Amino acid sequence: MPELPEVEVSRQGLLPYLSGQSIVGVVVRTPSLRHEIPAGLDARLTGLQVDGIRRRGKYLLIDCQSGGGGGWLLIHLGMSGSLRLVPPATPAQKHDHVDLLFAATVLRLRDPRRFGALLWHEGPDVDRHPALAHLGIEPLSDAFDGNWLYAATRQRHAPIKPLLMDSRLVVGIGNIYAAESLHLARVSPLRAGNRISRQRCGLLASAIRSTLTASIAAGGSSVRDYVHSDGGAGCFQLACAVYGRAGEPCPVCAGKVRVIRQAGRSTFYCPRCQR
DNA sequence: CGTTACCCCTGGAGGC
DNA sequence: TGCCTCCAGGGGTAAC
Repeated sequence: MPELPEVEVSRQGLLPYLSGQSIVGVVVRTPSLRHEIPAGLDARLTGLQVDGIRRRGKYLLIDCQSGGGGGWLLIHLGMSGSLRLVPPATPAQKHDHVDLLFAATVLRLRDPRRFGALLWHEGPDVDRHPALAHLGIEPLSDAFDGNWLYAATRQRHAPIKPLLMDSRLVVGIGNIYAAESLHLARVSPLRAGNRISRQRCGLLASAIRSTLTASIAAGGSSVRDYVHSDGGAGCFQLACAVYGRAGEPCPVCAGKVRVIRQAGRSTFYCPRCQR
């Protein structure tokens, strides 16, 4: 479920509750997520303080420098992960795999499909962690614009849609926002990367930026003590133009929205106005 | 090297 | 009601 906006909304929602708080314990009920959760987390994290929370792509990075022997907790929500803040001693339900215990609250990771991950990086330089080292540009950074996208796609023959979802190129754009951004920019998901003009790369880059930004704004307003990544934010609040709307009329041109398969994923688009 | 296929896992929807 | 198939917001790896 979570793409960049959902992770960013989670970050913003958690920050005021966890910043400056000390970890008093860790409970791992299910170590077998995408990557095995490292053993001995409880001993390693207890006593550390949360100094801040960053985001890199779809990874949430919890800064636990203070307290000696510090590092970073990396959380990825996969397809079905979500984070909640619950009162201490709240009984765990099915698929509640990890609790990070604080004095006044519990950060609880739930992930039915277990495609998510919880990793620990010793030391300050989290960007050198193997999971982050090869990630591409942040789509909300100043450096991400039409010129960047144009240069980055010149040698790429693959269709633009799977390229947008390639985190080694650009991070955070998942299946929903790839489809919605391409529709907003009126670029066909089938068009080869190197066959998009500089001007249309500009349109696409700003479409990506505005789609993500609008989704963050829509999700951010609803976050309090419940941080949800399971459809609360993003498309389900803003209503998608094409995603999940096969057969329905395109809101721009009234053409019929089509669904095709690209690199194993569903792609929704309007063949009439997306070229 | 770039690109695609397959796989990890559970649950919900829909057909029979 | 149950059983079956297909599908799902991600990404790591293997193979072409």
